[in-house]
Amino acid sequence: MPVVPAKEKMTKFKPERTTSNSFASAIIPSGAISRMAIYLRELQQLQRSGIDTINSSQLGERLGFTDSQVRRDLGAIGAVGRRGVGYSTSQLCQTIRSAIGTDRDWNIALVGMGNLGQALAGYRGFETQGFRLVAAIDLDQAKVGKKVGKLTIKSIDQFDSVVARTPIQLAILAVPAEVAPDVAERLAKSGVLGILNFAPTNVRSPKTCIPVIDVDMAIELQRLAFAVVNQEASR
Amino acid sequence: MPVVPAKEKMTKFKPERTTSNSFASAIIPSGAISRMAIYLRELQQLQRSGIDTINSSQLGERLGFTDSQVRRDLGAIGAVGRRGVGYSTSQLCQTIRSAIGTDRDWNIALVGMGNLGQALAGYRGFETQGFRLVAAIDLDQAKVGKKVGKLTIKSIDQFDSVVARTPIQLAILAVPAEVAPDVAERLAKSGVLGILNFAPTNVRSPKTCIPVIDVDMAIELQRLAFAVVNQEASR
DNA sequence: TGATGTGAAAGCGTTCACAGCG
DNA sequence: CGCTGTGAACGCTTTCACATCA
Repeated sequence: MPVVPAKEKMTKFKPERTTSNSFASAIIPSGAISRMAIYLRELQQLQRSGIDTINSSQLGERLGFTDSQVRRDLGAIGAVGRRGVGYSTSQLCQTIRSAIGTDRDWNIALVGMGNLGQALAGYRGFETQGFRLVAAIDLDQAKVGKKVGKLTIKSIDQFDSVVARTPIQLAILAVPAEVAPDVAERLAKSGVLGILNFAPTNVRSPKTCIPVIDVDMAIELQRLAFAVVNQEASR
Repeated sequence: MPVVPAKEKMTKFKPERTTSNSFASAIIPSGAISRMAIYLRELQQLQRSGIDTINSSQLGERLGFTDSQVRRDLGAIGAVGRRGVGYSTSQLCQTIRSAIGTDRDWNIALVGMGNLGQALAGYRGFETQGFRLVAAIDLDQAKVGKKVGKLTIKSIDQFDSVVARTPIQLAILAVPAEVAPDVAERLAKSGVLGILNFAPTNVRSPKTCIPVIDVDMAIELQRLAFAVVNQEASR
């Protein structure tokens, strides 16, 4: 039997984007989100260099993506370019920010002030993307009260009162793996909406049903080792 | 760009691979590699708890994967389970390690001893996966000669002589974004086979054609922000 | 009996190729 | 003319469903 293309216009949801602040409940490929952040990083560099227009192949070439993929990604968030010209870098930055939700500020608590926590506290590059470190927490009473940058380390027991004063949407979890799931649950209970988890363990559970993004250095090294053994290109 | 169909294969796989245990060469889905590392982490925890057998649904449930996916992944690296029973945790650890290449040791140079570099130097969890920090490098002459743990910080100019003494396969790049591409190129020239890049910039170039895995905290936070706004579950 | 292992189907994301438009 | 925007093809990944076997 021949396949008859009973072609029907299968309309996918279009992002419905008029200006930079409209509501876009589009289905954005999850892999595209990471790329959005990469585009944004590159566009900001371009802006600093005074370049205010770029086309899909140039942008793709700089990052190792195809022009086609760049256009798809940008199209998915409703970015519009000028045919024959390209995209406006500043406009594109705006559109991407509003698509991934970083056109507003996010308050962050840093939980766990060991080596990694302290390094993260000193990390520039959060603020420039609209992330503000507003609290530093540790489980160890010995560390409570000490200063890290402008922040005074608080106990986890003080967390609720901290949240009462300053709303905190996100938490960076940098505590030992043994206690990470418990702490994560506690944070979720206190109203934290998402966790960036540096502990090398799974902190998801029915009790902690908020989004979690994991960053595990050992896992990344393992991916690298595999890529090396297999002579893979990456990204 | 799409005019000339000079079809070139972009960033894709190199299928042919032989595990050191069996003779079965398998094509491992790239996404599966990250999961392998996650399986491994969980299996090691299970082993420590004295559990020596696990089936695909139990393992999947702990990590948020379907049983079906677990079996496919494990099948791809030639792991064998016992029908009606499950997989041997210790055997599975072995098989995964040999599949991703961490059944042998990897020597690592840590390049950039700022906040993050120093935190990484103190990070436990590399060694347990067969990664050995054997050199600490910084660009700042003021830091050269200082000790970080058991390592003495060396200048980047001494890198070649360090490699001559101790072969170094991987580098962790934790230098400022401005200098990262140059340093990456230099490392590749010195024979480093792969780079774990913490600098928030693209270090890939025709001159640096070794595998690179990027870890950008700001990007991960942006992914998290997106997940929160879209009420997504993660992983 | 209870799990594995795996064809086949379904689902997604990427790339192709070109119409459309400034 | 050059580049965007996008159906359609393609190919990879996941899920389904069940034969298979200790």
